Amino acid sequence: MAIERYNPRVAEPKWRDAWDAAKLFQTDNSDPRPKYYVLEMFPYPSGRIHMGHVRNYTLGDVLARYKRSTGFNVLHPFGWDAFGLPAENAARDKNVNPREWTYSNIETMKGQLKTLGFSWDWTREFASCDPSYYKHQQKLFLDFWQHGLVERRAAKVNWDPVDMTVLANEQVIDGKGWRSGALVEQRDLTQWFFKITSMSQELLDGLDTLERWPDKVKLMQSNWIGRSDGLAFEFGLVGAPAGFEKLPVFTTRADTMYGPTFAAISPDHPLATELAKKNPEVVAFIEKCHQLGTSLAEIETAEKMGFDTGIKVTHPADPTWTLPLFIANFVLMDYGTGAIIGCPAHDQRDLDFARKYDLPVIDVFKPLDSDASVGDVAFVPPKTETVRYVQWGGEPTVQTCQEAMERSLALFEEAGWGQRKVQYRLRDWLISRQRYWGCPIPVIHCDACGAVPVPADQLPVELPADVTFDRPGNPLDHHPTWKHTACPKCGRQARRDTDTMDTFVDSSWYFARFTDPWNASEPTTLSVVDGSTGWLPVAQYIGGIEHAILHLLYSRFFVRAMKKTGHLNVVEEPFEGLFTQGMVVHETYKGPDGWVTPAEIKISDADGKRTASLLADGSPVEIGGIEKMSKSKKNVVDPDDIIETYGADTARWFMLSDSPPERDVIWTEAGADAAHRFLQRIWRLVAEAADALRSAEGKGADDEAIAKAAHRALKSVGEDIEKLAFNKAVARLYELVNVLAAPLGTAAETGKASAALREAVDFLIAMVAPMMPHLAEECWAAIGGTEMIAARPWPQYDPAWLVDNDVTLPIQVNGKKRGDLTISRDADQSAVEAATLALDFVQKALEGRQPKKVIVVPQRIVNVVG
RNA sequence: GCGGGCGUGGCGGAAUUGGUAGACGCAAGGGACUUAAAAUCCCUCGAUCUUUGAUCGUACGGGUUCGAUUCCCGUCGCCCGCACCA
Repeated sequence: MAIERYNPRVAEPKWRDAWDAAKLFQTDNSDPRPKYYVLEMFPYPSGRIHMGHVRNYTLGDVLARYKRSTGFNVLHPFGWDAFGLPAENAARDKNVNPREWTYSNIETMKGQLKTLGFSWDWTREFASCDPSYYKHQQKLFLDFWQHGLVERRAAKVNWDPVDMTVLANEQVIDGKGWRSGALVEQRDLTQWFFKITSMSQELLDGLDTLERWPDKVKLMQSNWIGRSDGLAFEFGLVGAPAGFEKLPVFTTRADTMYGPTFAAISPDHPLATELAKKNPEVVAFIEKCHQLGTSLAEIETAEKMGFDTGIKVTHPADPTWTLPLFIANFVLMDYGTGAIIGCPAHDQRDLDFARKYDLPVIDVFKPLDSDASVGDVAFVPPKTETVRYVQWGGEPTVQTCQEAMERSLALFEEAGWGQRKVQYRLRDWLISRQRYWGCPIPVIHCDACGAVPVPADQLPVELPADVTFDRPGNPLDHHPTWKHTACPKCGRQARRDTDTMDTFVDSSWYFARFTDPWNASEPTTLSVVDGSTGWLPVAQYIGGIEHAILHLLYSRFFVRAMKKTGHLNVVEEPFEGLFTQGMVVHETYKGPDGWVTPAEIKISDADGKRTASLLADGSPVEIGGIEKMSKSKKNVVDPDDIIETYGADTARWFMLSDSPPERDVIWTEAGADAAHRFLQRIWRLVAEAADALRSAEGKGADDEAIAKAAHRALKSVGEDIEKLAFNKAVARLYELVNVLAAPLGTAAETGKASAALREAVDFLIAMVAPMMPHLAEECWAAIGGTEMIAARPWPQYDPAWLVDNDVTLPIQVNGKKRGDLTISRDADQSAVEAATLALDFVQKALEGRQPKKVIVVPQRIVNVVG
């Protein structure tokens, strides 16, 4: 009997329609079963999906389908991170409306994604640019403001001269804008901030509760928050301008307080600014500092520069001890107090500075085994190292730096010279953007009343539709009428805030909105958002490592802020489990005229030598490195092409095979072929034996080998999926199919299938279902299934099949494997030992010696030492 | 510079966390079926040697252990994050 090849183009749409018609993936908030919220990071609607999306959503979909089959009420929603600069760039370059451009992209991408068979609840879909979404975001902003979590203040901000907007510190990479790559300038502007620093410690402490987050991400966040413990004290000032009596300083090395030889302030320090008013030399020096770039290379090569102010500072422990005060280029204004205590012997920067300006160097402590003084390399041992303190308010003392710091802190606190202080690297989150395509900041500026919140009943403050992009700057500001309005307080003419929010705000709470996107009056519905009847935290969040800091930290802040403002009940952390998947990478190809796409070439492989040539004219192509898919390198494959050629299931299967999901996966044509071959193989084996399988009993022990293989595969595949170890689950499925291939062939020939075989095929289809859902439905229907496999429960394995009556133990002699011993599982230690020693290869390996010792690890191994 | 991670066949990767190294897949080679091809099926596939077997082998060098890819110390190489953070 000839069986037709499986045709995904026919089968896949058929099953998707069936799922839709049955509303299988629509989630009911009131369903009493245990809840499981699986979420993939929502995408920016850039125009078309790429293979990275396919991988991300496949991982999430396998989990969602699996969890659904194991009895959970699964929430698996989808939406769009739809505000952002590309829409404005498209508007400017192609003369389209950003809104239309965005929604049209969404339509296109939605169409593409639908063909992949992801089990999303589309009824909950929204885009962050929907007024029905950002209305609530504006409400959150106002509530945060009311609760002291928002602040408007003048600040030195990062200005991107190309994108014509300010950037958050996190969006400045090596001194350049993260999108434009333009050199960022410093400007003084009045801007809106979320006071994320008010939660530094909570955000740090919360990391310890995130057991299912990668350590790497937690570490990155911890470093980013950057807590340091130290001493806060004040220098007295001698000869400083009026109003500057004291100079507050922070140091993490309280133990070096007896070794400073200078003090320094930042060029941006208020005292420096004050001095500049009277002294043109100071002005010149500060200007020189500002001219120095902030790029990586520039910082590394930057000379230490100082300007001696002539002012003296007095040491807190001894007012007669004075030090010179410098303005120094390496002191940052936005960390600590913008002033430092310079202890050259134990800080390389201070030492470089001291050597340049001929300042004294005082050794505070020395190594135990040397009396040498510091030369050009500062002595900075680990804090746990024991050293000899020679410059130490008293007798020389041998102790660790840690101990010395503790003693010093205690001394300074007791004497009233300073206090312990905790300092964080984290800065407040600047959210104002001078852009059009973002959520408007719902504030009205009135000359009489100041910044006034837009009343709740006037939300949303909607973006105007009629905007132009023919000149640089903010279209909202240019708009002829939009910003003019009445002050809600006094009714006089006032102006709307023309800034929009950083788009990271949009993605900081969308996961909460998905729990009830229909609530028109409130951002969240408290009965379903979290707590015993609600969804949050997200049980498994899946996305790229590139969001390790920004998006995830902001979301963690938002959850805390939403709880404070009554928009959440109990939840502390948004994402209970986090999984960061790797990229999809591909070989690159370089032809005579530059990079060429994989579709344009042909690869031949003879005896392991791979060569490539252009399809068009056969000219040779150089096979380059494996890199992240990018348009510039042309090493992209289009998901549409893959689906057209192989179908969605093959693409999904490939994404799960071979590479562990947290690592990069290399997309290859051969791999895609192999995935497709396996899909066809399953179909052929099942379809050819379908008649036999249909008439077989559903459960049975009539073929031990098959039953064992099936139950074992079922157990390990379930466990692997729970661990998101999809590559291992895939390997187990290959193994199972290898076992079933021959019996299925026989069944097809004889028309008879054992009950065990039928059960094994049931298991196989159930296990394949989360990964290749369309194929699973087709197979299930072929062997007589009536309800859809997507609606059926995950089968139960029988533990009885997991144990063998006999075990085969590897036998080692002196640590080297010499053979195997098959023995009853219940055999006790002495029986195993006796049987081992009786083996001829053991005797031979012992060469007549008496065994000194026999180590029997039950069910594992035997090692004879002789 | 600081912090973190990784290193296993030609390739992607397994190895029950101290117990048979190389599962599974790819690539390659050989064979069967076929007029032929495709598809499918079967076999081989870490290295070396004196090849019914043995020795070596998880970046390199040591160590702990009956036993180490796994733990410890050192070296080399690669990757990631942060970076004048006091």
